[in-house]
Amino acid sequence: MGRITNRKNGSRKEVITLAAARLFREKGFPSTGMRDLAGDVGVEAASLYNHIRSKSELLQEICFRVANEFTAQLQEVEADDSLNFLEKLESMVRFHISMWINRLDEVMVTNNESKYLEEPYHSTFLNERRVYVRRLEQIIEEGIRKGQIRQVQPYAVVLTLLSAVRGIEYWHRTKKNISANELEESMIVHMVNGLRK
Amino acid sequence: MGRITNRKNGSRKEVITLAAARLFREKGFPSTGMRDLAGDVGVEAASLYNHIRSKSELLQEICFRVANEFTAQLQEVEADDSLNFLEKLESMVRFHISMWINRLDEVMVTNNESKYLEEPYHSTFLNERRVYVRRLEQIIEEGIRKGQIRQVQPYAVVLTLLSAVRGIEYWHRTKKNISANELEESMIVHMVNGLRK
DNA sequence: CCAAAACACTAACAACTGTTAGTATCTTTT
DNA sequence: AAAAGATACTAACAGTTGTTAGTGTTTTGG
Repeated sequence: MGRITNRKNGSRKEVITLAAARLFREKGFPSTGMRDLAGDVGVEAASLYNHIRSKSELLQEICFRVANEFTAQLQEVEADDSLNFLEKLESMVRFHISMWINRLDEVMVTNNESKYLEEPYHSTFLNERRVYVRRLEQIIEEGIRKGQIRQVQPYAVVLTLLSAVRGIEYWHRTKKNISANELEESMIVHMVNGLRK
Repeated sequence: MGRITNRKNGSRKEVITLAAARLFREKGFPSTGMRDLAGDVGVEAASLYNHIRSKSELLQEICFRVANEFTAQLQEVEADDSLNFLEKLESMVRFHISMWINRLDEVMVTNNESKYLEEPYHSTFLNERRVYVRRLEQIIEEGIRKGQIRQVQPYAVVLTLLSAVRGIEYWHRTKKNISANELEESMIVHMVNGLRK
């Protein structure tokens, strides 16, 4: 069999990781076999182990890469003094929407398959998520205190926002219905505008 | 080993099905073994087959039972002439919220594990879901036409509503944060009240 | 209290799992 | 063109999977 890549789409490991993300999303992590993945990449199963350490490592790579991107974006938005707190929240929601639109495989694996992470990775992941949610809550709390956001339950609102964007999964199956931009604006109007005081 | 049940919690098959729902939610369908399920129920794996036909049958049972309950409720609400269209929508959202609060195992399995249904069950399931979503859209469309609901994208709103309630999964892990009633009211205010014209 | 039905058990199956060892081939560097 | 390194291959492993066959035991109905 031929080589995995011609040096175009990044390293060999990267090609494998992205193929894994697609398969993990479609078939789920436990029922994606190394032979499935190998076939998708054009190689025998054993050959994958010249590039990766284990199947679990692939899941870790996907989940923590995505988690880090969300955290990095939050960091930036928190530090951006040109935005008030409602705008900070809106900016983060828009980021989530664009991730769900453009990086469906990785984001869905991070959401739905992270429970298959081994320890201690799973605990670490859940902890990072808790912290992330807490920081979003704090944006809302400060927005309320400063009179920029209506009196709401910050925890419930964050829960709702982070879950609502998961609907984009279904949009991907029937894209003709509505454009990506229309979808984003509709979601922002529905879930963020109503929070303005 | 002793018998599965003492005639209290319904039939033996029902006990198995509910145990399966919990395991399928926690561990995922593919990585829940029949030996896990048997152990949970207090029996050897082979004994399960005196009550069920296969592992797949359990998943079918769970998914279609839940789907039928949602459809039945929608039927009722559609036929209830004492409600205007915004109220019909709110009533359905409240039903979803209460299902996510009180029937987490079965509802999560229906949402997250239905992709493991065998054909033709999987196709049937997806079709039923499409029809269900379409009927909710129609409630919104009529509400707009009658001036009871703001001008919104019905498809995007339904997607958002049905996904937002999935956040309740995380609420279950940290119940102390907020009561079930507070959560429900917060979600309704956040996602339904804003739709009023 | 006996026959029938319901239900649990042990043992085993073929298929599939992630992974390793050992070896061959291709690519890059010297 | 030879040496080194990267990467592919085949073959095989030990463990797990859902499920069946065959048999024994408990409960139910007459």
